[in-house]
Amino acid sequence: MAFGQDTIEQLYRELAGGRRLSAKLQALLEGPLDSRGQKEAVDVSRELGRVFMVSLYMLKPCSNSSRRPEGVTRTAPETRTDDSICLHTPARVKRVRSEEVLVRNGREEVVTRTEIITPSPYKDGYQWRKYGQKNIQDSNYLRLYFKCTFSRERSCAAKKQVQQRDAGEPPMFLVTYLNEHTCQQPQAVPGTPNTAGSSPTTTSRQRQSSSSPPAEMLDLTMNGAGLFSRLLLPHAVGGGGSAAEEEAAIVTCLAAVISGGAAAAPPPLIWPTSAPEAAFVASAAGHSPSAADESVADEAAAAQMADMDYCFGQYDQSTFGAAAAADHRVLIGDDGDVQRIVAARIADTVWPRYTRDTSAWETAGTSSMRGSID
DNA sequence: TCCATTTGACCCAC
DNA sequence: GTGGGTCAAATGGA
Repeated sequence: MAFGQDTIEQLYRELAGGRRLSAKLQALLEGPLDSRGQKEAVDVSRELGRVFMVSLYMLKPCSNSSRRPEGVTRTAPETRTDDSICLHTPARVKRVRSEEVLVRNGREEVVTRTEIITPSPYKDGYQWRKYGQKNIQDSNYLRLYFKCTFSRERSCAAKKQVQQRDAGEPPMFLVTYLNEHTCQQPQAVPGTPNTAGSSPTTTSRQRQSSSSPPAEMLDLTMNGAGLFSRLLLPHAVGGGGSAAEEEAAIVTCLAAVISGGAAAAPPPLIWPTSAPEAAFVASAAGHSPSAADESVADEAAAAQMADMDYCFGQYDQSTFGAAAAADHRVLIGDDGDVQRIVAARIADTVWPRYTRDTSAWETAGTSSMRGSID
């Protein structure tokens, strides 16, 4: 599997955001839940679902019969792999950077203009203040206008416009950045220009406590190779991880987010076959891990997956194929157990390559598959 | 009380 | 005149 740098970086952002949402949801649910808290929990859950949807779409298996979810446009050349997993990059259909001379009040102004199309228009590492919105002709959606939060106090001219393009799943937004930040905000996440922004709902308290960059503002400008090994596998071989390590890290992160556990880094090339994550993926794939594993992970994983049902609702059997379901003994009910198929494909195509202890996979239908990979 | 968001009005280029 | 962009008073949440 060959991951493009942009794809890896976006996947990391999505999953890191998902991890935070998971923690937030857990904190909400652990406390007394009034109506407001309930609403917030629902909102967080929805956003979490979107994170999964985007992440899984990026990891979606390729097949001739596969089709992208309704409304998700072809975004970038797909990288086909030996394992028939394609990397989709829904975050940036295009990225156009240009300089324009605008005449305003009789004066010519040179502005840099960068356009990207993304399902996550608000998370770009900078802080913005919304100052207007407008109905735009020939568009069904409002255009939102943002200024840098520090536009006045630091004379920062950076602006941002966000306009939804379609109602797909996930919906895609055209984000236009105007002018460069001159306010010395923490570095944005990669792939976004120097004008990118955080959620428009950033509060003053958040700003006051933002002297150190949040997690998503880690310096990700290193090249793709080794990115995950440095972020998620700090103990892995230094000097740039292998593609295998990156895959392992991605699966770890994804599984940890799904299972709600910490994104613990596995020892290089030796998968923790008794870890809750492994148990969860194996069980979700229809395999039969040890009883101990199941007892740890199944209930919580099933509950979380149930919560995420709507997220995968637009995937149907034809997306992942009846063959996959049969191969992995996954039952596809009328209500769509597609999430199990997603997990199965991840588990079957990537996960087994990192386990030398095959005991957890000694179930019907997996040994032959493992043999085909080895 | 402070601050971000909302929203109608205004400005200006085309 | 029209449409896109911006301003600023009103509003509401913390």
